[in-house]
Amino acid sequence: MASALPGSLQCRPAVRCRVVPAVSLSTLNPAQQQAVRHVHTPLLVLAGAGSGKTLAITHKLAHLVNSLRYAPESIYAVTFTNKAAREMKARAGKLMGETANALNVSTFHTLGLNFIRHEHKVLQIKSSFTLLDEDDSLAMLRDAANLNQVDKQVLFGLRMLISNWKNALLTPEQALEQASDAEQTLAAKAYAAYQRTQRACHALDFDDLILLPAVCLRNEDHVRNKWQHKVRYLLVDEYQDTNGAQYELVRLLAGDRAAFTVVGDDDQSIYAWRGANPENLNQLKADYPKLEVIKLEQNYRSFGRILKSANTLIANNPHLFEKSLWSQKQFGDPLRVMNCANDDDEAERVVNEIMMRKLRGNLKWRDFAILFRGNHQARLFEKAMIERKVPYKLSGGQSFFGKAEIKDVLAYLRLLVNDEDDAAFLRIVNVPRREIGASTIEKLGAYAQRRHKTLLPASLELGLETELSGRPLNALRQFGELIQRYADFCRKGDAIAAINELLRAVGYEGWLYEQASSPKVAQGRWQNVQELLSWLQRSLSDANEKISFDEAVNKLLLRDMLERSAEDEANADEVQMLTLHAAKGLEYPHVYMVGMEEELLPHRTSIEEGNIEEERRLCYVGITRARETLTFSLCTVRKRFGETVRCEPSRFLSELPADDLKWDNAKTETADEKALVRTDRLAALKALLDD
DNA sequence: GGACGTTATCTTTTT
DNA sequence: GATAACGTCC
Repeated sequence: MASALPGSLQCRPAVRCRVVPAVSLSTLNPAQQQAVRHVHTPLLVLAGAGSGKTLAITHKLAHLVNSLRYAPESIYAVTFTNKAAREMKARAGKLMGETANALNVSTFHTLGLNFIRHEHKVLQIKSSFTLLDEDDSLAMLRDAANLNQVDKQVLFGLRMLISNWKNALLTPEQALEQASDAEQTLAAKAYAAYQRTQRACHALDFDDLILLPAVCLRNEDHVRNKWQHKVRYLLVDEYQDTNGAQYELVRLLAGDRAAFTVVGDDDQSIYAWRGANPENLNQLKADYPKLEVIKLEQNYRSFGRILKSANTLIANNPHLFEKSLWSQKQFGDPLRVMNCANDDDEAERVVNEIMMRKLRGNLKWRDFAILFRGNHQARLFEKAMIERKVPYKLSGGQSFFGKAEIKDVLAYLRLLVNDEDDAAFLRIVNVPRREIGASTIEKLGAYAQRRHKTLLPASLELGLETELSGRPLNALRQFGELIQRYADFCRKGDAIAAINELLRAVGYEGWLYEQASSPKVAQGRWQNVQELLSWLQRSLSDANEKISFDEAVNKLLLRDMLERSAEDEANADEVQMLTLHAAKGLEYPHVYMVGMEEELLPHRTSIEEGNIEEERRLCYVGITRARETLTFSLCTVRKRFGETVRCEPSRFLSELPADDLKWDNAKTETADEKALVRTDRLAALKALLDD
């Protein structure tokens, strides 16, 4: 085993020269073995839920390295989420030991990020470019295209159009050409302005991480040759989630050799809203006539009844490819449906039941998962678990990066790394308050635009005095100098110490206490900040990979942090709480799908837009996460922004085989009745007032 | 011109 | 039940 080698011999050539045992494929079924062995023409693996897809991929990685002698660093495996990438790395590691570390396993976005880092000169972008998150990107768009008085919804719509164009690899000019109505024309012009500003600020959004590499590979022969030489074999997981740009990226990386395997399942396509195009599965056949298609149809995960129910549900959707999943496992108990009085009741009953079942069945907390449609649904469950001291893990946690204090500190970090990051500048120029308000910013902006400068450098210029004077001018100048000074400290010395000192100098902790409703809340927020900094600290002092301050900040912006912290707690015994989207690819013995109501699981906006099929697939994904038992829950009444609203059971419940469902209607008590009466009375009152 | 308090409006899912 | 846009006060 490679791990038995002394440290000095662990370099790759040494490992490869040793006789490495060929990886055994005997644990795989025939279809899986075929998928692993097939390397000479492009391969599409249609892998149903729980069909041992990751097992096949990891064995293929091992097979390529150990049996076919591919250099591990020439193999690229791409996934969509950090979680999936981490899982694949870990499982490859179990199979092939240390060698697995040399494999390139990452998300599409991380791959793109690394590409841009390597090729930043060709792309004419600073190596210290910044990444914009959703909010920054919107703010930059608003700013760049002068959409100040535009409604947020409209802005959002424009941003989506732009994103779609980027995903289709269209330039602003091309977008303008094919714009068919007034909105699209406006959007195309906004796109042009947005892109100019991005360039000027050396800022990239998430779409650019795919777009730039794809365009660069397409246009620059020497870059394409270089990368096609680097990438000897390419594996893509969850292929149904790729968008146009990602498809192109795969095509260009694979090149004429077309040494690739893609794995996908059209029934699990749940990212169409993000531009994913499951048709890409079909497109492959057209682009690669030699494409081989292998189906994995045996499910190793779920009891028979769960699988049967999932199949029945998904049969209501049209299919790109026909497949039939089957299981050898026992049939199992009926799926239960808990009919609850209200949302509080739902949370309490689910948590109580988990506690009971854990005790009775001698199970672990981590055997249970609670799955929901929207992140906000987690709150009540969190509350119930805290009250009962049940350990839990809330993942998919956009929440951490969505927190205002984290975004503030990240904005400081970004500005330290890149003084041209206007989005970051705007976020924190007056946080904490330093008497720089809207009109000052407006004047600064006007000045900067005329001089083709970005905001921070502009605030330090003497010419600014013609626009501003007195207190506002001084405040701006002081702020600019402060950032410059600390950016210097960060590069020259101990970055973490410098940041701590900067936060102290601006009085950030005190600001948190000022803003928060209670000291306890502020304390929590400050702790979040500390957590962020300690991650940065760890990242910088990681002995394995030497990393610059700039790079560490960029990693943070890619949410890379979740990867790490999840790794630490992977073995913790906690009830898992996640969104249906985040749950894809994962499995649990006992699953609770909560909030099985119309307008929630087929989500309201999806009903309105007629996107029921994707919601059904989402439901399918949820059901197929369960190994042994599956419980649904729904409420008669639910609080929706203060008001209590009646709920209807999800249509998907009625699409499941009735014989396999067991309804549990034990309502708790009269609280719900009261709430019902109250809503009805309110509705009556409203009707009266309207007349 | 900026800070502070009040009201209206929502809330999908993720890199 | 949080946040952004709005209006009022200093």
